[in-house]
Amino acid sequence: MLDIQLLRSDLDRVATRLADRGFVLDRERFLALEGERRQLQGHTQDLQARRNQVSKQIGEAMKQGGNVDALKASVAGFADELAAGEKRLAALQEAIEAFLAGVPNVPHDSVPAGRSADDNAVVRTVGTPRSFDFPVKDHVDLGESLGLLDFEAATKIAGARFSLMKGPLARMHRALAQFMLDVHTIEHGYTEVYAPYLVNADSLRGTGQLPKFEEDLFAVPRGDDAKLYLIPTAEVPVTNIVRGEILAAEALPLKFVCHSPCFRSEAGSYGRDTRGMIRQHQFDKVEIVQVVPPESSYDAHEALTAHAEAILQRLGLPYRTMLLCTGDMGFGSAKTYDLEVWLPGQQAYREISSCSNFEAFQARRMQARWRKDAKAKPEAVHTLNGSGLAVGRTLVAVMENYQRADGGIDVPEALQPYMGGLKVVGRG
RNA sequence: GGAGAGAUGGCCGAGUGGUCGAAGGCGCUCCCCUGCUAAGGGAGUAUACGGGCCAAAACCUGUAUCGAGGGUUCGAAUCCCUCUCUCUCCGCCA
Repeated sequence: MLDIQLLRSDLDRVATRLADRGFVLDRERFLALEGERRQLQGHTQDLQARRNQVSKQIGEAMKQGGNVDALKASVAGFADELAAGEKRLAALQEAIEAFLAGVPNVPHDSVPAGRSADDNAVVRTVGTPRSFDFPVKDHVDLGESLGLLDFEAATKIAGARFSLMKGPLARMHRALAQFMLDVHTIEHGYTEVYAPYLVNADSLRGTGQLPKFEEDLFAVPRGDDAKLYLIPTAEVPVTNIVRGEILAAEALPLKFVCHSPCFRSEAGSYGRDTRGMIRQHQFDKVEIVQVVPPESSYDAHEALTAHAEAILQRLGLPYRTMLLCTGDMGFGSAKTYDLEVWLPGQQAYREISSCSNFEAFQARRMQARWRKDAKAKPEAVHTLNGSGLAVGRTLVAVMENYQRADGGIDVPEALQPYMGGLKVVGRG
């Protein structure tokens, strides 16, 4: 959610910058809502003040034992008008809230304008794609011919867009998550978190998935307002740790890492990536989250991105870092780097991590604040998160990049200690 | 699942219809005194939004907020209803 003060003071500039990301800000509607709210609020508060004053007089008069009928009658004179005003004002404020909730974040000045992924900028390319002296397979052929990946079973059990791994491949999946957690906790200073996989609507509103993207979520029906949602990313439960909190300066920065399954209905992408485990309804991800003072959020963003890149480097996977253009960023992000890993099976770089600085966009929704010192007024913190990394896609990348002529898969050195010293994944 | 008790400011905790945004204590900030492994005195100490003043800050002022929502009333922290959460005991359970 944007700061409403920003819209009041700088509406045209905000509208221009939002237009860069393909969002049309309805300025007339905002001004109309705000204008009416302003007028109505003044009037309603005047009436409330009058009522409060008369009520006080009634209290005093009753203490003296006087007659208060005339005073009561004077309130009755505008009681209806007051009630109507309060009702209309509440409706207006709700409308303004809803309007704000539907406005995406303003891109940072360093973000290039653009319409689609084609306009993203390559920041750096790390590692060189390996050249193979045999025909490369993609991860589906590799996994199925090894008997370790079984999409038919997954489809029978759950449906399309699920996968089932077995034996050393399932173990490598687990090893990857353990490896990532260890690197982030031991070397990068993150605190490991275990969090709920089902969350309430307030948490999803806090991080920005609701109200606009409900169709992408899986929901568990319960009583009307008690509905829970399967998390689309650990970003949701972890970032919401600070929802409604006022943090002391000494408490910042907060750095959390959380391994969790993620559940996405991917409602808007039916035809895409239907082969393999690139785009699934359920996948594991190790998520890193930071909560920092506003002045240091862009430094933190660079550091967090480097932390995610470190995993790819340690695994020896070629990748490139992309700065997303205005048109390709997520709803709440002010700046996003995507990490794209090289997949020999597709002869393409594919997204494996997305590292975003939300500035105060999530924090305002969540009422997550901090005080610079004991006397300072609370202000919104900045929140950031990134995948460090998507475990399923990392597995795909390892399989394809480390495949052998005999159809087996070499285990990257960094992973071997997590697999009991196993060096090659062969037939299970 | 059954029975009971609760939810008040950064924390503890009073308050059962009127002058209560809320006693008292702790903590914190500033000042004074004192002078030294310390203590004493005083003042201040919620958030959001509006207006005074669309250049800010400070200040003044109004409104709202005592778990959430609704109701009764001239007036609700206080009464009524619904919900959520917490705690205790019993049961069940990985």
